[in-house]
Amino acid sequence: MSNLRAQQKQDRRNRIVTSAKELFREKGYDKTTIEAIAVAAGVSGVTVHNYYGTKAGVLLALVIESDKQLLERLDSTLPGPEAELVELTVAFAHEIMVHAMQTLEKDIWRQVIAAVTIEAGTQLSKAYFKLDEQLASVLVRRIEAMQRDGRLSADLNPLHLGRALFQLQNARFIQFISTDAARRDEIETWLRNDLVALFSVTLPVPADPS
Amino acid sequence: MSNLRAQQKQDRRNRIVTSAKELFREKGYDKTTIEAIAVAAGVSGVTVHNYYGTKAGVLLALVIESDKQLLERLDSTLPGPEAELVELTVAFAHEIMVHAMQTLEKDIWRQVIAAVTIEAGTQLSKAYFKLDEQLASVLVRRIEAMQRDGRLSADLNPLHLGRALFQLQNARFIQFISTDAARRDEIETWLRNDLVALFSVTLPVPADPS
DNA sequence: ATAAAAACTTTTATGCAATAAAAAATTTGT
DNA sequence: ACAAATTTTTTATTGCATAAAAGTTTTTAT
Repeated sequence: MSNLRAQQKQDRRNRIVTSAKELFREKGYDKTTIEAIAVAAGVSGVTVHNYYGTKAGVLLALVIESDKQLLERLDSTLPGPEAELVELTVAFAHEIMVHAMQTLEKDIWRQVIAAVTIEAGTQLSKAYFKLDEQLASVLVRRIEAMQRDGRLSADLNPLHLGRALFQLQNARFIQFISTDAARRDEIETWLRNDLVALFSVTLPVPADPS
Repeated sequence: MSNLRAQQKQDRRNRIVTSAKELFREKGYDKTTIEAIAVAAGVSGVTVHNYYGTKAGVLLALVIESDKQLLERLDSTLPGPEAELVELTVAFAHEIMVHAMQTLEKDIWRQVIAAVTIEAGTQLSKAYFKLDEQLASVLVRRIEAMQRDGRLSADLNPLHLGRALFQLQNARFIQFISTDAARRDEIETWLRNDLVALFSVTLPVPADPS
């Protein structure tokens, strides 16, 4: 068999990420040393570095796994086609926050955000942003459906709107995890306020020179 | 004179931040050691830690200084009262990006973003977010003026709208600094797309049961 | 003006992340 | 089964961060 090596490598990766997740949840991010992760996974500390670059890299790998699962079931947990756009977006934000809190504590999510901005350009960071893009496209598809049903103007660009809504949702998500005291329902209210205010603005009709 | 001590302390703070700024711009963030900052400022490395907690803390202090200056002149560099909301917001984003690039390189701005999210709750981090709030209120005041002129619906909440626009602008700013290749005008186009799409949505009229 | 007290800084020491290079072990292909 | 290739481990170094002890300077009270 020609790929014993690749298989062992994958095994080690799995053990590292699994051990890391347990330790992070058990002792927190700062108090778990790479050495401890390595021992729990049965490899050397340097190997952890060779595989994931940094401690935050291990964390990112683990978050990406978890976010893939969210992506698979997100669309089906969102409200049906009768829902209005504000409620849809708030529900979207709700699901993401609930999922995030089921996975890790705010404390650790802050490390995730820091890691993806500092390590911008890394493979893992790119994978994270690609997942964001896929999450955004869940909104885009809903918007397209609403246009087909005549519940949204056919003039607007669904890609642009979906991305804008995702950006806004994401900004509020970051505020959510940035403050231990911030509660989910508060953040949802803020987001609702954002959306209502934005949707109340109407574009000026450009002067028609004909 | 009862506060020689306080004065010396302030002197040391100034020397530390000044030296740090020079070194960061000269050699980059990673390659300037706290020890080097300390030597340049004529104090010990531990003193730098005692004053600012972390290397990122020194960076944050320096960014806050610079952002205060931006805040002072931002309103006057924005387009006049005839400008439309999309253009106003894009101009706002434009000024912030130009100012940011005049102050530090993207590389270092990424460290700033990481620092404010990880060190959420710190004094310096709070000061940073307070400045964000003040920047947002530049938009809020413009919106209020537009309402008075009848150029925006009197129904909408200017605080909510201003904050929403700021959040969106900030999200795009972070994308700007997160990718070395991202150009200002590209980001401005994205933001414009966001705004046009969002402003194209109309709120459904709630069913009136009277 | 001087000595004790208070406030700060520096010195010293330790743990851990990150990185690099050499050494050791294991798989692969013949 | 053996030589070559690949990969991990060992070993060593740098720098951030933190804590405690030691040393210095300013302040306060007499």
